[in-house]
Amino acid sequence: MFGVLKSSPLFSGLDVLEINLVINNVLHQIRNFSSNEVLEFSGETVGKAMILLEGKLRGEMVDFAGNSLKIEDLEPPQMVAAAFLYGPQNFFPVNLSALSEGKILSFHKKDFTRLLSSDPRLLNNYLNIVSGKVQFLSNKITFLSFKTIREKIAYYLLNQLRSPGLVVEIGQNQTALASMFGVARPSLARSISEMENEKIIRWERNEVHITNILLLKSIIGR
Amino acid sequence: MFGVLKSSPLFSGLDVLEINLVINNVLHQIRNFSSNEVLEFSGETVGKAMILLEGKLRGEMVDFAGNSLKIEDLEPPQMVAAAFLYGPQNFFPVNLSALSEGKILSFHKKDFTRLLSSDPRLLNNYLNIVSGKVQFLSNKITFLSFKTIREKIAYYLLNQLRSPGLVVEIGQNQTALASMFGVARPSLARSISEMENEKIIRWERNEVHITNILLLKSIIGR
DNA sequence: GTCAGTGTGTCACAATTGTTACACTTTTTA
DNA sequence: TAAAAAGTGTAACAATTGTGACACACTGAC
Repeated sequence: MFGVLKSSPLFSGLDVLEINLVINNVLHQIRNFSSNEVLEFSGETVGKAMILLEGKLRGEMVDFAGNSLKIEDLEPPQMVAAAFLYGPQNFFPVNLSALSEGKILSFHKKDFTRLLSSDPRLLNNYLNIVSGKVQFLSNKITFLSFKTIREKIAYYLLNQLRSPGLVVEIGQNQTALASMFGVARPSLARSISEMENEKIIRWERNEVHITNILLLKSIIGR
Repeated sequence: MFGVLKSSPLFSGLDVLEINLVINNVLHQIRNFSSNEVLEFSGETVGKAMILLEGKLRGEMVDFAGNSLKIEDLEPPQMVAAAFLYGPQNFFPVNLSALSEGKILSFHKKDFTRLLSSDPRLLNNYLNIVSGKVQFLSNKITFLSFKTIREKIAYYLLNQLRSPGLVVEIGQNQTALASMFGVARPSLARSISEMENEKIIRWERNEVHITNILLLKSIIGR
């Protein structure tokens, strides 16, 4: 039943037996949902810790005019809105709907808190999840704080750079990179080709060779 | 000794007696620091939970060229790097230095985890702290995802708007707003005056009157 | 009341990026 | 292998924002 949880971030380090023991020790619910069902609306209070067991969910951020801004898909065995169960703004940041039928395991907040207290491994795992989100968002904001495309390229390359050598593997195409940078694709291509002309980098298919790392670093320096 | 902790987010809800009891029950250290001392370098592992008891600290984010990007000051009784004790990237995101002399209370990570397990209120408080950071950063990213100044103004005003009436109190001057938006002050002023010409808003000293909320909402809709 | 300091409105021009379009190459598919 | 699709380079032009400068209104100190 809970076999899938063995590979979940929350129950990492526990074997199936322990997971069953732990879960059956606290109140929990299993909710079935069907395809296209809307599970939660943005703004509703998050009162339960929820773990997706089966199926696919989609979170859509909506603006004031009801348009969808950002989309994030969720697959088992991830937690739903893990960082919105506690904190001063504990309500869903997105509309949550089902892309397929599936199942969710949930604990009421009180029971979940008890659960965390009861096993240091679970506590540690959950803290890792939430702290990891802070760290991810923190990196993202650092990235977004660079204004020009050149700066973003420079920061990205220097971050990807591993100690030996001056080559960065690019695992994405320019279209994906551009959307990750939040800029238009041709604008990215233009900046790249400018930096190539200035002999700072050499951009090949899947590799970028850094030919002048000092210049590259100086792009970020202010 | 630990009186200041009564008003700290972590020990909120506990009285001085309980705080003393709880702290003396686990291993802890008190570190004195002097003015201008550098306490931690960006990139070092965060191995201890640290709470500032006295004095003032400054966190400075540094880039690849060694320039300071962002500055954040810390005052008692806040936690230091609260969301960087756990998680996959548990190292300091900033250089931490002292603006004055002072004291820090710290617990080794293991002891701190035990501390959290031992009292549901502490656990709840810490989860509130870290989750609150996710929520704060999440809002910030939503905000940064709006590209034009018009969009930022619209989002800001609609967010500040409280149900009755169409007036938003602006507690800051345009210079502060502009830096919060990450744009140049004259650019902000220009966008404001454009929106005034289009009769969407009327910007007065400390108040903004929304004269056409539908148009304002449609600015965000994409 | 005068004065300095702060906050705001506005302008011309520069810099940067977005948009749209098209050509060309590389990869994938049939 | 041929055709289709995806990825990339590039161009002209539009849109948006930044920069630096200046004028003027408002506020509080003296």
